[in-house]
Amino acid sequence: MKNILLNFISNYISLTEEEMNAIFSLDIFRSVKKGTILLREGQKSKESYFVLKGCIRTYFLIDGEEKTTAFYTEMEALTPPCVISQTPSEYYVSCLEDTILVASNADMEAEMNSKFPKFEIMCRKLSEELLAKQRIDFDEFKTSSPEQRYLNLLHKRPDLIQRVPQHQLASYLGITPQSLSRLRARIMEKSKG
Amino acid sequence: MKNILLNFISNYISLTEEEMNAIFSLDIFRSVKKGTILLREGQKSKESYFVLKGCIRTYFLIDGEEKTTAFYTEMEALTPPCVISQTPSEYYVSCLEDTILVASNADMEAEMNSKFPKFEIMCRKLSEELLAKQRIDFDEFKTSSPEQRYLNLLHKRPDLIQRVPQHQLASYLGITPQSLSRLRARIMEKSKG
DNA sequence: TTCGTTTCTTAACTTAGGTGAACGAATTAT
DNA sequence: ATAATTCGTTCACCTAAGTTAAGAAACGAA
Repeated sequence: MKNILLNFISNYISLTEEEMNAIFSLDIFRSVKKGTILLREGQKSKESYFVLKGCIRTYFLIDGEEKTTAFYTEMEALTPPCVISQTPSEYYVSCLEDTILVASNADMEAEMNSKFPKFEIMCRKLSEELLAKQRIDFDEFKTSSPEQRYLNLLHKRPDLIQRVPQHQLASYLGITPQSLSRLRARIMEKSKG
Repeated sequence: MKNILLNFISNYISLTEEEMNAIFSLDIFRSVKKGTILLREGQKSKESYFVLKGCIRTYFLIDGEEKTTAFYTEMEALTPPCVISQTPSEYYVSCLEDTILVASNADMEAEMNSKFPKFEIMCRKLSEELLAKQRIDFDEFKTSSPEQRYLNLLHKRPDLIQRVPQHQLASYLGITPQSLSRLRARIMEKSKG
């Protein structure tokens, strides 16, 4: 697990022995069981997550309905907006599978950043990259129909379609479970001819 | 104009005289006429923009149709994804109005960041903040209908509805101009009773 | 000013997504 | 193992968005 993290970090900066040790002395690895809720609506939090193995999901609870907006799998990072704005969370974060993750605290990050300026650089690069990626996802979402979105997902993240329940995928695609079911049947029909 | 920029920066870091001078010696202010295209599909670029006055817009050209995905107005910053990925741009950036902006080059930024570590901090904070904001916008988009999106926009950015042509607003809302027109009529009808 | 283009609206029709309900299949809890 | 829930699919019906087309209004360029 440590290697996965180091490997990820090496995409942004190169670490000395001392820096590696500083990271591992922080006790940031955590194992969480499927179904664990990491963050609830209304809670305040300073934690960011990086998924080493497994899958976590974010969702809103609107009129008793879960509206899933994102999934984070291996090598993906999530800093909930409430951590940045320092206001109570608008949504839930929960584990879809048994998950191993890195949980880092904002205060701890600040300390690391001031001690090792390299970390600041990594954080900047990472958030710039995530911002650009998310922009692309958003643009694709806006410019395509539910069916196109599903086909796009099938192409880009086939694993998600396997590991995530349909009704959660549906709201991730901005539609109802019934529509997703229908849409899938429609696609099947087409591909048969 | 210089004051607007300094005021914005002061939200993230505090500057010394020397640092201010360093910024202004870079010759980053630019005036652009309405209709000017700052970036074309297929072009490579290293420029980020910060709008001081006016409005710029990003759009894709798909089957001869412009699909507008974002607007940037006073005090908003745009770093096109292609600047991060260093690949040819997938979209266009153009000026909706006569606009005054700060154009900064990635190489120049890197130099400033290494000379003044404070800048690195500002860049990190800014992109973390933008990432969180964009996440919220994306989530709202996913969990609401076109009509709700329009009402939400009316509430959050009433200025946009005044200054942006309807057909561009429509694709920004993920619908056709006809649907937006109809939807507006529907809302009017309701509010009259 | 005038001509041409772009923009906005309206309408009729088509299509796809939302809703409510029902039912078996799969999962989970006891 | 069994009961209870959750999940996925299907259906019928409703509503809203897409499409095509046409005309009016606003805007820009010559």
